[in-house]
Amino acid sequence: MNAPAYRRVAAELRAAIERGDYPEGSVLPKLEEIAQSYSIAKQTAREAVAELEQEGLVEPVRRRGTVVRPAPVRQRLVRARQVFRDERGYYFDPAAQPWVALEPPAVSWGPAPRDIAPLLGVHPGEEVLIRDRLMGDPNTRRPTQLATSYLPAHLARGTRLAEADTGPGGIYDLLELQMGHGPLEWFEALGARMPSPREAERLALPRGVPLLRVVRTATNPAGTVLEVNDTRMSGEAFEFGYPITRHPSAASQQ
Amino acid sequence: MNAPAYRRVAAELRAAIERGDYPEGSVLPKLEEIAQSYSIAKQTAREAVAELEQEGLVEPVRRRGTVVRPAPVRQRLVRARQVFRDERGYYFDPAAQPWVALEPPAVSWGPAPRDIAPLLGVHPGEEVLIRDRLMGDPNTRRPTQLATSYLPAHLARGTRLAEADTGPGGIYDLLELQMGHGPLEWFEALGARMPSPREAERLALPRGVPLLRVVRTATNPAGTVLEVNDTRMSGEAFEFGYPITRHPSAASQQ
DNA sequence: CAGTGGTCTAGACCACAAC
DNA sequence: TTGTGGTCTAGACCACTGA
Repeated sequence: MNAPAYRRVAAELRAAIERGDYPEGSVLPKLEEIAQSYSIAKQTAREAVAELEQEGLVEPVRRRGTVVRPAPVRQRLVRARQVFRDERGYYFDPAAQPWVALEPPAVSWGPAPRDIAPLLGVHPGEEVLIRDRLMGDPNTRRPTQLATSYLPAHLARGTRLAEADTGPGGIYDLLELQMGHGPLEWFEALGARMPSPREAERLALPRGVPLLRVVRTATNPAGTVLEVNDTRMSGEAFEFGYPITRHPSAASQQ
Repeated sequence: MNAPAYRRVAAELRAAIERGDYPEGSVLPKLEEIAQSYSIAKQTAREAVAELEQEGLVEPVRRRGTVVRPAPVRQRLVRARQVFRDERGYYFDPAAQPWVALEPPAVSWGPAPRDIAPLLGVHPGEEVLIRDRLMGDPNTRRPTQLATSYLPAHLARGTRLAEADTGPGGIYDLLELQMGHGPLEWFEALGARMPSPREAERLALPRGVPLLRVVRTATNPAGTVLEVNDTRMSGEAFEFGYPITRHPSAASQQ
């Protein structure tokens, strides 16, 4: 039951923050002061602060101190679980989102990631087409989402799917209208995981912020998976919201 | 551009794991060996390993070594976005889940958490009823979900809502059938965040595993929020899946 | 019960950004 | 410019657990 010193100190700091002793935006005592007041080494104080950092509670800023992070305000995304269409092609969010590609799509051939391969129906490490896009706010240029599409090589090799510009309608229109693989069907899975350092860097995520992740598979009518889209975004900036309707079994009991 | 030593070592170890040099379940070289082979201090080697631990890639086990964690296999939950009903009351997952309460519900009065209070329509820190349940597998007794309900004090004080046993149908039937607040309406928001140490301990989460979170609000017909339910589960053990249907605007283009 | 990771220290120097 | 967090070391001892 004897917690290590850095954990006890972390617990005290956490309690102080939650009590309001250190409001959002304020700074904790500096590491040396923490070390002195708890009679521990500076390194140990830093481990305590790192604990809070991992929880997303504080963010150390050089030359300034350990800043208490504001309570996250999450932008609510709507997944109507329907696919819509306009002149630009399919989209999956009924509230048309204003994000744009911050960079031209990075198109490359590479090994299928371990978690994507089984969905795509290929062996892990097998070469696939990778279309990587960084989406963000058109005004602030701040990145919001990392969207990566994976397509089997035998399907995409030598086609316009492997070009940077897939034209209006994107890969789904290519697959459906020009390659005869439609009508497409889609399935989405929503989950969370920690970012890799590269993902954290590209999305400018501080430590202690997980990814929210939507993995969408596009299938032809025979059930063959044609594409897997892996979209990652800050778990602190976004959430998915939806109303609940009543099934007939749950008719009002009034 | 000069990354610190622990990051460079972490990157090399990560690459080695992804290359397959250390398969799932195998152990990395021990800290002293890592330290020697990269000519760094043991503490620095440990920081490198901690980096991988935060990503959920490895889990240090005493006396054994740093074990490479298996790729997560996520149990897919279905949220039909409909509420169903059987003789036991309302439930929100059409695939009736086999989880049971591992402990009697912990019912207490306490301050409304900062992120719950605005949803509940009370001031942060204002006293509310807190009903805390730990759900888990009935056979293995392993915890799977942490479900906490918050109810405004003025609503719950002195009622059966504040008792451990709310009877068949639970609080929703009490609110609807006996207290006349129905018919209830619900809204869910799905998100992710890092666990607190207490949450991590109760769900037996290793570091580097975020929470998947469903926050459900129950509202009366006037729009007053009667209850907020905050359900947290391992982001590594669960995901939410759903098929996509076509909106009329997206009629098949074949 | 021994060997692994876990914790802790004192001290040094680095590097970045706010002042 | 300089003060803050960031990194790193050498060494010591602890504590848990699986061989």
